[in-house]
Amino acid sequence: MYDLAFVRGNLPLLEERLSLRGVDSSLLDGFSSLDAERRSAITEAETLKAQRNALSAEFGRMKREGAETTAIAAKTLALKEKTEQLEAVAVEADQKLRSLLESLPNLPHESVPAGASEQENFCEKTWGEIPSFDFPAKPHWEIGEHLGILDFERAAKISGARFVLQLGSGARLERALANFMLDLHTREHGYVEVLPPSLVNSRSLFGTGQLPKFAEDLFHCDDKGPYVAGEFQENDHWLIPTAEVPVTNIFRDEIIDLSNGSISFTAWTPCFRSEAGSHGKDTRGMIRQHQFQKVELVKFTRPEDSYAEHEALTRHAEAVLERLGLPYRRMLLCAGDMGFSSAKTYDLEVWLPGQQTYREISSCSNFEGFQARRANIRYRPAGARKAEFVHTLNGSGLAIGRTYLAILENYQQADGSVRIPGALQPYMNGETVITRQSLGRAL
RNA sequence: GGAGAGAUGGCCGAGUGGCUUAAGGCGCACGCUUGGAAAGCGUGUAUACCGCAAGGUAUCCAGGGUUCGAAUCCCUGUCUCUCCGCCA
Repeated sequence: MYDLAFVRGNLPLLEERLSLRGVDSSLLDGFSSLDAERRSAITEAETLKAQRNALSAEFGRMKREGAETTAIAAKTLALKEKTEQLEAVAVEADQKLRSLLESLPNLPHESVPAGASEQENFCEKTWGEIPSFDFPAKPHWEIGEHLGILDFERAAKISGARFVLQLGSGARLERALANFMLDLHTREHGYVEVLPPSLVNSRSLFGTGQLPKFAEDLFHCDDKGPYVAGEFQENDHWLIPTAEVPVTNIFRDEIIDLSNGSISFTAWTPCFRSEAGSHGKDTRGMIRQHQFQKVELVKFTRPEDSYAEHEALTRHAEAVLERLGLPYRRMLLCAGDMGFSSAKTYDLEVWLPGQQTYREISSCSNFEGFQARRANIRYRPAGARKAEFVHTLNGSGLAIGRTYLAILENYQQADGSVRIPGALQPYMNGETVITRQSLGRAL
């Protein structure tokens, strides 16, 4: 969300930059008249209120002196009525203005290329060697089912489409990945581990920008009744689509201390996505699930530090891929392909031999003050009286499900077994290869 | 789920209808004092919005209501605490 005064002073700039993102600039057409309407109603209403307040004080004085007060009481009542009408006008204009501002996506940073779709993303670098196999590389679902570590059919029976059941060494591999990533980020990259709630209220989802526009992508619990569009409660429940939501909202409505630099959190959580609108996309395997796990990186920074921190955070995510020996490339997203709240985003894409393509495994974004304004997260700049909005950043470090399938595909062997990357072996009780699971009578 | 108590500024805490944006204390900042420090003394210390400005408006958990006037009275909700019940 933008600052009202900023929009007022920079309308042409906004229209131009938002058009880079494919935002219809007519959205801003109503701004000026709404703004003027709101301001004049407020000014008038407040003038009347000041008069009423003065009359009330006068009333008190007269009452104490025993004077006649019916005339003055009638006067204030008349003023009250007028004031209430004006206030209603002000509130309506204010709400319209606010929902207009809330619906605008963030401005792309100068370094972000123009473009409408992922076709125009820019590849900044590639890392690692694409493995070649002397046998036909299989997709992960075939590998996993053959090994007996992935069971999509039973997951469908239990829960429906887009769920998976992981078993034996396959379940342990998921846990090993989480521990490996958390240890790397906390021990070597300076992040503080947090374990946040997996259910959040709608105020939190507003703060990070998922609500009100993207409600259909989320799972909503109706224990407090249905979601009313645009109403942000502190007592309703949604399943988190990413740890970004609870972790960024840790400091909602707070003034935090950044005098010693940024605050960095890492969190391992389940993530839940309805995947509405992606019917028929990635239906096989565990690329696109309703539930997956992710280790997330979140930073709160001073504005002047955020772009350096964005590079650092992206490197922290890349380090995971490099330690695991997974080939990847870094894409700088063009304006049209970025998320709603982001000013600049790098996607990391991992090579999947089974599908002969790169797929997104991490998304690292700088939101500048966009989320901080929605969530009201501020800090006091050194020597300044007034608190300013912080910059927030986050990135996957990494999506565990996708890392998992990348390992299956990149480390597969001719006999169907899968080698375990060295960095992961200490987390796998010394296992070095996953072979066809003997799960005894379990299945 | 049942019963009760509570929510006031960065923190503690007073305040049951006008003289309360809110006493007092702590903390913090600045100044005086001092060889220097502590103590002491003095001054200052919320946010948002409207206004060219002077200034004004709003905010004592949130939302409604009563009243000429609400931190204060009434209703609803949220959260916290205590006890009971249930429970991983």
